Amino acid sequence: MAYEKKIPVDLDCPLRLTMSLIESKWKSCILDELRSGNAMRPSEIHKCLPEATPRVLDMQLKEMVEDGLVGKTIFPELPPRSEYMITDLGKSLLPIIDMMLRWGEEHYDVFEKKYGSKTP
Amino acid sequence: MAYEKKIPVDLDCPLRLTMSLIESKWKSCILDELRSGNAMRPSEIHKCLPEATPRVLDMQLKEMVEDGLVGKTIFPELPPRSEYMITDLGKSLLPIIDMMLRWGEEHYDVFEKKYGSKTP
DNA sequence: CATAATACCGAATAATTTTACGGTATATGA
DNA sequence: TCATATACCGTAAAATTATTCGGTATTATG
Repeated sequence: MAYEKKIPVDLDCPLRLTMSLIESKWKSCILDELRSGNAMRPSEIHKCLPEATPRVLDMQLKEMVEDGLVGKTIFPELPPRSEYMITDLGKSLLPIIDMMLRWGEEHYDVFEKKYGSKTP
Repeated sequence: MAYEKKIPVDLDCPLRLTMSLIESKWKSCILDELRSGNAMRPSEIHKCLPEATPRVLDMQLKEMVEDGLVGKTIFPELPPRSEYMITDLGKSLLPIIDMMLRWGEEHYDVFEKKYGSKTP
């Protein structure tokens, strides 16, 4: 089986545990997209995060399902249909996501001045 | 110059911006160690985070200084001495670090059951 | 019959991050 | 003289993550 993380999460330290669940490139954004509680199909999620390839969304959603942050429903239809929905455990991370979102908004200009070049 | 990040921070989305400042392996832990506001020498930080190599702490501290999360003082002494201290900008991230720490403590057992094998 | 539609998976490659190991500098003290 | 201490840097290798591209399945539609 290809593509398995060696260490699924980091149990050594509570801070690293939380970080390890959300630190890969798109997981925090996926949680943010699913925050409403409505189920979303993979193609919808991709429309909301067009910079992420479908492949990477697929892989990260799979891990989030495994970690219990997101639930998945597969409909036995053709063409195939599936839906992802945030779980209660995933919802419990939303206050953290919210804070990071607000922090980023509040301090955006500092980093735009330092590193930015007007959305290159 | 070796070891420079291609994109220092992610300015495309406020959530990714915040994440990009703290997501690498030890940055959140470093902020947590510096939270008291006391200056710490690199060797002290390493004692607190013994699993991180001095090299990686050095590299991540350098980025955090560049990002303005941490300040650095170099004393012109031999053998060399330097100190790192959290800045106001870095302090403003501490509520987020706190929340992640608490979340990790509260949900540790779920993941310990799922992935753990009694601290291997 | 050929084609689109959808979710997903595999494998190769690229990009990035982390590690391991060694080396610099120089005052101090044995 | 020679080892010690300290912060830091360079390089090569390993490990991890992300990308790219192609392929599977099956029904409905043209």
